[in-house]
Amino acid sequence: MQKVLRHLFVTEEEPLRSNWVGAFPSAQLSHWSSSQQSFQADLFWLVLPYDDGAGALIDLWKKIAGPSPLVALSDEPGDEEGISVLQAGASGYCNGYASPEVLRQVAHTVEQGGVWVGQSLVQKLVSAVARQASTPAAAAGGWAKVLTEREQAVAMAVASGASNKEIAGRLGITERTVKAHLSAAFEKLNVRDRLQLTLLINGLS
Amino acid sequence: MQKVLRHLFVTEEEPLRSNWVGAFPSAQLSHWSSSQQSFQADLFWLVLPYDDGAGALIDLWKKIAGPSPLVALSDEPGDEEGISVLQAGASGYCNGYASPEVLRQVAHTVEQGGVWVGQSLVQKLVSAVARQASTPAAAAGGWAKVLTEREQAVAMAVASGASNKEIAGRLGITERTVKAHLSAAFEKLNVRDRLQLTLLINGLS
DNA sequence: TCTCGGGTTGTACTTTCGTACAATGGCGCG
DNA sequence: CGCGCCATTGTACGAAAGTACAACCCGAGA
Repeated sequence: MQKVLRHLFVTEEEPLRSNWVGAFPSAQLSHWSSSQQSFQADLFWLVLPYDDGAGALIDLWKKIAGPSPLVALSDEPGDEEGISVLQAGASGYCNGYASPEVLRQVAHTVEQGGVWVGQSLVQKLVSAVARQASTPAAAAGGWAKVLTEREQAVAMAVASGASNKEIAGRLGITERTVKAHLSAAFEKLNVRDRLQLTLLINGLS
Repeated sequence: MQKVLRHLFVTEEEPLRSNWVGAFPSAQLSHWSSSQQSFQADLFWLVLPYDDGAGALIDLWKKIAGPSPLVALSDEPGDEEGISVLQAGASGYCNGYASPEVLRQVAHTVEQGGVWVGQSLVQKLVSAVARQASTPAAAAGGWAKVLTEREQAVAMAVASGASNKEIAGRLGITERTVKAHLSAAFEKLNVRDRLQLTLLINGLS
């Protein structure tokens, strides 16, 4: 780990550049503007432009970077941009104005072959995948397994947007009974209200 | 970063334990078996059992850990297990026999609020999401176009299961204002309550 | 038989949600 | 400058939702 790594930081924005230099004062680095001919580096930092097309940009630089990892920096990180960037093969995606400490953290992770991703993005990815995996009939979600038949019926009605009164009418029972089944479902599934129940059932939580 | 963090390493498997101690020889740590009464720690390491149910296990420990991050360690890491673990709210997932260096790396990442995920898992997540042709909600959109910026923010928060009070806190406004934005959104989108709003936004209605 | 889980319902209460009526301040625009 | 749109907040009230503490009926088992 004592090996000195060559970093290449690509951007035209001065504030970002100085922020980055603050994080790696001792690193040997090349600049975008300096030597256009030689892009040899062990780690590429690429600041994304405001307009979209981030994926294509990464694609382009991946060819230049070759086997070296590439981290995308964004002024305004967003989940969609992050997904396209990672899909294009970037090894990291984070805020360009991240603290030096975080930047070094990112560098360290990426150097070791890891992928650096922000928390919200990971959550989004995970939930999306989980949803996709469980959507088919299966109800594999498991949520159904712990509920009784009646609780399932009420829960599914709730998840479709029905009110307690509507459910009561639909199932031919009292609104009170609907509440009873719902409370039981909340407890078993560890959610606090019908909205979170809905998210859970639809695999969105 | 000089702050000494309390780690809690939970397992019954000696080889894993010693591997872990090797990674954090100087850390103050508590052991599962030692003081059952106090589970105060800044970082929880949880070794997953062979049988499944990893998600539920994480769920349980999340309650104990509170706001502190939790890292799941697996003898045989797999993408499915990783997904369920992350979905349950773990901040990291890696091989229990990872090198001390990697373990420290993980700790560092997680301590800073990051999420540590292996490369293959990230790739899987990303490709799965990409395959889904983006979110039908975001694409089908339309709903966002008719809402003001503020209304969108509140609507999205609601669609993620937040209560009015939580949204108010999150956006730094009054609960009353949240209600105002929500009422406006209901009217514009022609829905009657937050649950139907949620279904609409998530493309489930 | 007696216990146990599931389904049902009642009364009463707290909390949250949603709306009505209303006001203030900022901002762009003719 | 007035007008409209947006963001913000207040008070108040009715309607849902959710919880607490029950009770009763019924079928499957120990």
